Amino acid sequence: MVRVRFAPSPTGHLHIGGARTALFNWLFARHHNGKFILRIEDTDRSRSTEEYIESIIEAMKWLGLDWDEGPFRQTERMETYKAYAYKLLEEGKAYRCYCTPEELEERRQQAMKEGKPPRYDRRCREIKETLNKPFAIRFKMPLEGETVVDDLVKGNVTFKNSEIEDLVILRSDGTPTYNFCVVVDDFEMKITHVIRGEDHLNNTPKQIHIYHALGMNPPAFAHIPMILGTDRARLSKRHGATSVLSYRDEGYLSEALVNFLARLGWSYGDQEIFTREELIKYFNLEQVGKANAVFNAEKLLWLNSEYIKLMPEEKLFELVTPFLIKEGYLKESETVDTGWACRAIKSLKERCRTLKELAHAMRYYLLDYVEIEPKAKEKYINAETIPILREITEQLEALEEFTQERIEKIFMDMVNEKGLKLGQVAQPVRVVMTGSTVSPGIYEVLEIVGKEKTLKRLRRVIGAS
RNA sequence: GGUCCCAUCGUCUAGCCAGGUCGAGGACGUAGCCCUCUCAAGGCUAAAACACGGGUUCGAAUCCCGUUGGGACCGCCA
Repeated sequence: MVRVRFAPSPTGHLHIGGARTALFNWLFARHHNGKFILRIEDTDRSRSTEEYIESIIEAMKWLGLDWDEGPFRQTERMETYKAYAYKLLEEGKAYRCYCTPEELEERRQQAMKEGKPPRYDRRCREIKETLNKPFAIRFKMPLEGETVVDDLVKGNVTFKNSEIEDLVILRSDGTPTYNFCVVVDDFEMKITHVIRGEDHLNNTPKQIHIYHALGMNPPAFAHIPMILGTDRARLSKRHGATSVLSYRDEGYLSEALVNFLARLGWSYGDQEIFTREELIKYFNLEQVGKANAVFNAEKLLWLNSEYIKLMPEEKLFELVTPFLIKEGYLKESETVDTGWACRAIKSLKERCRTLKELAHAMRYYLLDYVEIEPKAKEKYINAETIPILREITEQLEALEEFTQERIEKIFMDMVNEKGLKLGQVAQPVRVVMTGSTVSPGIYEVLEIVGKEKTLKRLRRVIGAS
């Protein structure tokens, strides 16, 4: 039985990199009919917050990454780690270190200055007696030999044991450190595959030794490449929006984000668009690449637009409503006819890349009047076009059946009678109706806006001139 | 600085493990054309890459070595 976990630390919102790690784990679990466990690594009490835990959970839910066990919290398991740490101490596999953090920091700076590796010098390792001073517990790494990490993505990676430092496993305040907790937790939670970012690859030999010292078998490891920003540095806040929830708030669909994230570092031939079922069916570690990937925001936007095109109008209406309210195009108490809203959305969906864009475009269907862009106004609403607009207004006023077909006939008749080009009529009307020179087909727009609002807007323009 | 990882179009990538079918395929983006009431969508076309140098081999994007370049880690953070 495959058991994997996603173990974020609640020191920030769930970001793009973390989300992809979570997704790969989730996909791997679902593909193998295994279990996906959520574990909150909150041993850093000073930086972890409840707010971030909630935010991470919200993001996971939004992405549809459901977990089978947890969320477990390391802070609830402090006594367990402590017991294991003291077990190692008693067995002579770890030792008390009386160096203070200040001293260590000083030595580290000194070493850096001298160009030496800034590693702990193991000075407390040989102290036999127990001193009456505050201490941290350090793990005794083997001094010689090699450790091989058999990584499912990277292959065999070999480390010299002499390069691995005696890491602190229990702080002087009695709290355990990350590298120790993961080992204990992954063992106790019976994790079979640890799939995590490549930034943890260098930690792996340390963890392997801890497993062995504790008499445990290490799980399989898979280190997936990093996600980089456009400047090729690891993706961070500097690169703009990196939190998953900010993509939700910007009008991205979770399906699109999931699809995008899946293709960052993993591929299935030439296929770009996958349903969630396909992702589960095809996902494997063999097809995960080794090279880091740059986050390509343009491609995400394209994928999002593809998903918007594929999504039924009813569903889009449901998703776009909060944006409509937020933008003030719709009052919270206001109800709109769903059939009508769907027609409106259908006319716009292939022109919008995000829900936010869709909401914005819908303003000219919902509002009574729209603001007209100055440039468009100057070009299309002037002495030349006013007579045309007046004429079309009269024609439309007389129209009983306010449908696309009838509206089109009015436009065409007028164009034919006056020897005009369609654009000479359509563009001014478009500008009056939508405030811009860009919109869906003008007959469709008029029908959806409806006779009443159409005439209102036209009259205001021709009257004002 | 040390250790570790990585290297195909600007970007995501297929191909690499089992060398020949690769004069390197797809996608995003870019440019042009078609369609057209505008903008999209759609269709067609184009420019665009095997980092470099050595081997091995009849033959290398694919295997080996080196160089260069990029990334990560080196905490009583996770």
